Amino acid sequence: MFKKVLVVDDHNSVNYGIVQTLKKNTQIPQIVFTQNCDDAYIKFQKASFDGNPFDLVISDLTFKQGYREQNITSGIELIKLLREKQADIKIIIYSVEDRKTKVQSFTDTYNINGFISKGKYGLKELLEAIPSVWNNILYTSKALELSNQNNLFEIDDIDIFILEELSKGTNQKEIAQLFQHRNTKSTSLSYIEKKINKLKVHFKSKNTVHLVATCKDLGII
Amino acid sequence: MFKKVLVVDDHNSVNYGIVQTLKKNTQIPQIVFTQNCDDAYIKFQKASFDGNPFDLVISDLTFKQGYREQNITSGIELIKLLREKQADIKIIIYSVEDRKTKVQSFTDTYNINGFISKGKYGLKELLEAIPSVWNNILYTSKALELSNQNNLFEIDDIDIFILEELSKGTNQKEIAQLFQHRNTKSTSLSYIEKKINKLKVHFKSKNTVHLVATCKDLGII
DNA sequence: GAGCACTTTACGGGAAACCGTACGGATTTT
DNA sequence: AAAATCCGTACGGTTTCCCGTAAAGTGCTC
Repeated sequence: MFKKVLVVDDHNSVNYGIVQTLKKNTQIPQIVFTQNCDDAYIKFQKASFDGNPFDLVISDLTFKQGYREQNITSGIELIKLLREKQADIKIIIYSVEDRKTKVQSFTDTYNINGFISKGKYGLKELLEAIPSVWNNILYTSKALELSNQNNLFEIDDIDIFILEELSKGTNQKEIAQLFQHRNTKSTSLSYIEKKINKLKVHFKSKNTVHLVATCKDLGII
Repeated sequence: MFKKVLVVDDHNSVNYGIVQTLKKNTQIPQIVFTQNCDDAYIKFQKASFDGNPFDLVISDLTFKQGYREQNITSGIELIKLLREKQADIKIIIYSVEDRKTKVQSFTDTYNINGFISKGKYGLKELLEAIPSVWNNILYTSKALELSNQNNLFEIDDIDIFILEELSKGTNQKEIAQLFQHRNTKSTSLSYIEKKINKLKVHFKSKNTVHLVATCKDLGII
């Protein structure tokens, strides 16, 4: 079984959740985690240099820019680098991404060994993924199997902005006004409503409170 | 200045925030953090044993029960132990507690060196507290100075339950019904409304979304 | 430029949240 | 014992949210 795993996710509660799940449910003796790609790469390099390399990496795809400028800003860049340096390392992506085609393209292009969609069953699936990946069997989230092909939903900057404003207590009317002052293309209340509604459908939220709580858990805001 | 600090908080984003703030804004060379009191005590003991003890501890007061049973379940117990073992260690409490009398009693009884109320300016105040504590001057949050004596507000189990239900998307009417099925004393919709309203006043929230987001940030849920 | 698909805006009705007030019962104060 | 306070409940009015429908605007094809 795996001996040394590196967990990379900038959202700490996610990171924590993964590490605790691994500690509790697997025998992997060395679990290292970090919040940014640069540090992940440094830890990876050092481990190789010391003759005790990682044999598994679990990483998110998107990372919010933190206090310091980072050289490696996305999970994809990190994964590319790791593959170059150590071709046989196993890589599991743990991300909110759930568009079948995108995931397909990732796993094909970068030779990913597992792809898990963050969410309610993410940690449960992670535990299923580990032995599968160990046995060289590609693991992909059940959530992906279910999602239909033409689910082209993508969370854009406007969605993030709206979610952040909501979490600050701004109401829909006020958000619309914010957009008007900023000369955004679409500024109507209806538009905001629709955007929020799409997010609620996507995250299977009952209402706005639930939506914002979910997005906080997922590390989107 | 301090050479070695231990940060203890079970909520990871809080933990992360403190560590990053210290790294960025202070010269403290060794920053260690942990999510539970038992581990904190082990780390503390080991550091003493190795002849490289901590000279500052920053800790929360309340810890949620995690996967494993913990021997030390509250910050107060931890602090008592630390004081016994190493009388001169500096201790800063970083908590949501903001009742003047409670804080007074803590600082007096356990010889606390700093008390910071979590919230908007918590990290800013932490940076002010460090040099103050280093110079043996008790630091207490500005927030505490302002809060009136008769602020007897305490977050109880019912508050936590309501907040957790809200974050799961349960609406006020449904929460009232949950209470009715559970034979709780107070089960009316009005009661739920009033509870939520008190929480909103206390956390200075504009609406329920804001309240839940704030409580998630503070690690209450 | 007619037809079509998609996006944005407008509107209206019902549900939930929000907010003030009020009333009865229990407890505390005087 | 009367008065004051606190607590749970009830209720009504306003605002915001929620959701469906429809109209106007935009871009594309033929």
